[in-house]
Amino acid sequence: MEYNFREIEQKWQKRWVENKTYQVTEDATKKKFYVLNMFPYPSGAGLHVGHPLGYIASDIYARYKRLQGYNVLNPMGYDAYGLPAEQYAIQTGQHPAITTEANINRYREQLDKIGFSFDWSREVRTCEAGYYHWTQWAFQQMFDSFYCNKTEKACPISRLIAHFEKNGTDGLDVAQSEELSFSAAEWNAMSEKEQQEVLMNYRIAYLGETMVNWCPALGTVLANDEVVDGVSERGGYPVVQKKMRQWCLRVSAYAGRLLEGLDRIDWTDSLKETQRNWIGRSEGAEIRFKVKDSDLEFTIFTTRADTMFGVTFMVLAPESELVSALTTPEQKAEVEAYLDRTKKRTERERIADRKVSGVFSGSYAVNPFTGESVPVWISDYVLAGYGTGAIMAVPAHDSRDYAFARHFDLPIVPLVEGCDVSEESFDAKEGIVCNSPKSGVEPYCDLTLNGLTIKEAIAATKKYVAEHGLGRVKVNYRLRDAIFSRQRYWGEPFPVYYKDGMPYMIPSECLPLELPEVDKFLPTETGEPPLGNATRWAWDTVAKKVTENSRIDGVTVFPLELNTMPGFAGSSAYYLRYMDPTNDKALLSTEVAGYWQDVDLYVGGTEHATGHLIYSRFWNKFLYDLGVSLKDEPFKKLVNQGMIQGRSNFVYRIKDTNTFVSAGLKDKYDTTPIHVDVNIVSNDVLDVESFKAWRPEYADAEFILEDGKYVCGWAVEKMSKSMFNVVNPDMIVEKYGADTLRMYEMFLGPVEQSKPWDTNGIDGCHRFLKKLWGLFWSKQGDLLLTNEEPTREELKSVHKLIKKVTTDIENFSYNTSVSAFMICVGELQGLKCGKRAVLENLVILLAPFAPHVSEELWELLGHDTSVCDAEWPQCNEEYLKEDTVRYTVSFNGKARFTMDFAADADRDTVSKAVLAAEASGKYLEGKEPKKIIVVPGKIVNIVI
RNA sequence: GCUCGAAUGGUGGAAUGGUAGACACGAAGGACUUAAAAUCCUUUGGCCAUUGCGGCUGUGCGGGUUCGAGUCCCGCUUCGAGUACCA
Repeated sequence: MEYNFREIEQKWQKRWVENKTYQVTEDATKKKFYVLNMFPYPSGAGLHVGHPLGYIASDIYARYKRLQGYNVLNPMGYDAYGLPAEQYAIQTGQHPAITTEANINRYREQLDKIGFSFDWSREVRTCEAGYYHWTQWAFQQMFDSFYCNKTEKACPISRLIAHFEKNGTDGLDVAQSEELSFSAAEWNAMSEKEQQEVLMNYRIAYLGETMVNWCPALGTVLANDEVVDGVSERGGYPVVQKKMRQWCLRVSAYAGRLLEGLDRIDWTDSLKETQRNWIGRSEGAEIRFKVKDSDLEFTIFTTRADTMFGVTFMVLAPESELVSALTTPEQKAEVEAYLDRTKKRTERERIADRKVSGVFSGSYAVNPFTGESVPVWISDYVLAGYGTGAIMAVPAHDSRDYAFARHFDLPIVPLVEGCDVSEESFDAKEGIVCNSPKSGVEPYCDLTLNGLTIKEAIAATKKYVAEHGLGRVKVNYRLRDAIFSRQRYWGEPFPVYYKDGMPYMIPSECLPLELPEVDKFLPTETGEPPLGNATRWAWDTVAKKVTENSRIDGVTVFPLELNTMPGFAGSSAYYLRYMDPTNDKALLSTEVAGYWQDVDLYVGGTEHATGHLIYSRFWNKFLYDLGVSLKDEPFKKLVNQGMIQGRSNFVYRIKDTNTFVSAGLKDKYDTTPIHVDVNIVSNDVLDVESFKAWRPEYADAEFILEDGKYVCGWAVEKMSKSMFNVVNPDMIVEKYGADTLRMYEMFLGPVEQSKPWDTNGIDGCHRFLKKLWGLFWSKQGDLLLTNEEPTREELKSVHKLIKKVTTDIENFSYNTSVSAFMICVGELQGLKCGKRAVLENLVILLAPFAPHVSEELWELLGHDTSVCDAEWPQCNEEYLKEDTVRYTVSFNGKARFTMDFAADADRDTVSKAVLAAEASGKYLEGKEPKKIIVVPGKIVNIVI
């Protein structure tokens, strides 16, 4: 009986659909388990063999948990908004919705062939109105909320208004863009517009005038995580800094909670570390400096308060508002010329050419600790967006200040005993403080740091600053607010209209606000985003619906927002929507949220560490504050699957000829390596005829062979079309079957590790499945199954497997599980074991890995239910007992060496053997043992 | 620069501090076959021995702890990932 995987896989895939095998409902009698994959963006290229890796790994876990009796939620959907579909639309006029739909269908077809246990009845697509309804809703909630630092949660904006009406800004401790100060009377006297403007300063979703990463080629702004090395992540176009009015999310308000939450989740240390760096908490102090001969003062942030005595100049960021205030008339021309120069530079140029540059403002600041006046400079090495946009420069102990001081010949005052600052600064936070204050100089304040360690000095200075009203202790975060506007068509429209220049939310009962049709997907001629091309894009506040732009009157009909939301908007809460995907009353119902709670296992790539995984944690925390999400952290455990790289093959053409030389002989000639399609190469041997047919120019190619074969070279590269190394999962399924593909993807190596795809090894997994199939059949094609009692050897083999596979799945060590299956089947083959009691266990264990063949075998074993409803077998240690027992011999409880004894050896035998061993004198160093204790539990302890 | 991770045969990779290289691929030899495919058997880290047992060496480099180190500690080298004027 042959292993006909095509027939088997089709049969079971059909049956799973018919029987709705993988549909789940909220079943209160069962414990829940939520497995989640990062949902894909359906690109036009379709899936390659690397994409399903994580899906297979999570599918195995989902199926395993189900066999253990859990009610498993394992959904799938599509992150359907995105730039490629829009770019394609611009080029071809094809509506992105059509492209996206076609790509989704292709993805689905490919995914279905691999045999996942997804509950497709819960599919979500971020571009569907029923879905983005709740993206828009969440945005409106953020608009109507502020963040209270005291209670550490989001609160309704109405509470803030009530506070202003009663107390003004008095006693306010909230997250804000800038610190405002007004009385209740002042607030109450403001016009509606003025009040709205003030509230913008506090809203969690707010319209802010911010420096943004503007990408002219894409015609849109980008978030920090979408800019890599000063160019756009997608397309690699240059990015410049530009001030624009944009929607922002006050992610920074949650910085502390985002940081602290990391300690409570089971993610890899490296990923948590990446997020910690991105959040970038730093403890320091804000210290006020007065401007000499002026009433002005300004605040700087420093983590090195101990270096106050070594400040020799101050530096302002060019974008800082202080620049114009502190520039003296004499310096004005020079400063303006400098600002002009820096503005023109793109982010990329600033990174590429890190030359020291700057200009003197003409003003001096007074050091509150020494009374000295130090010059105030302006330089682009200070960033406007971090801290206060101004620093105190301590060239002796900061390398950037050092470079600046050297370049402009400013003084350098060392503050650590014995440090040498003649060549470079001493940045380390260690050593003993000196020169604070300088000896022989009349002290200006009563603080002395000399003799303290740096750490002590930092603490002492902070205390002093706080007590003397010179500033305050402050924690700063590197994490910035997320810019939430994109000048694109293919994204969620904002449910916002503009009245008198201020944004207002359309009533939540009118959601979703659907994306309008446009005839062009490019920005308008006046430079407005693509939605500016829509003719029906105005809001009628009376009829409460979208209407023609021509009806805008500014009284009851208003223009709608032209920006759309960024990619991360739709992907930030999709895991919640899977719980209750068709609910049109709420994002999800409280009952459903109460059942599924949070994601138990999340599988996806590390590339989302500082994007999606920060944003969705933020988004979830906000929804948690609202009581919608019931868990503060959305993803309990996260596993990062590695990337599958391509394994490219090369042929070597002798220069200026059409002759190709085999890899082993190429060094004898002057050759050019050329990528060759990996699909016409097998075990690095080129199929010469297919190669000739591949490209017209190779039709009459000639070959220099070795041993009658043309051997190709190879290299590991990114899997991409241009390298001709893309392997399509459909082809593998066609040739070997989905079960072989699944087994092999897992066998390739640890899930977390990146590794190259190499189709060469797949035969091993395919052979294994054939062998397994062969266990059930005689040579004549008869079913071999018997109900005989299994032997001890057979039981041992399968119980070893139970133990191994169970622990391996728990540890995501699937590659060693596959090995264990191979060993077990090999052993059973040797034993010619066709016993039901043994094979049933084997089939259940295999079901998560190779579900189709397991179903078929389960049926052969005489079951009329799905193997998915079976019960995960328990390992019985009794069967695993070895013939020998290893004893650990220890002296005074300290383990020393091990000895093997027959399993039935008695204590006397063991004691004698141990004594004999020590008699060699090696271990006891001459001392006599007082007694030897042989205890069950395999420890022999010798007390001296 | 900082942070994190990795380094084991021709290849992918196994090894709670206890026989390094499981399992698989590839390779070599053999069986079956007119032949091929498929299947099965043997060998396969290196060096030496192979008329026998076997012997030596070996997990990037240098030290250390330990009866015992691929594994733990210290110092390097190389590679990968993240981040980068974050005061």
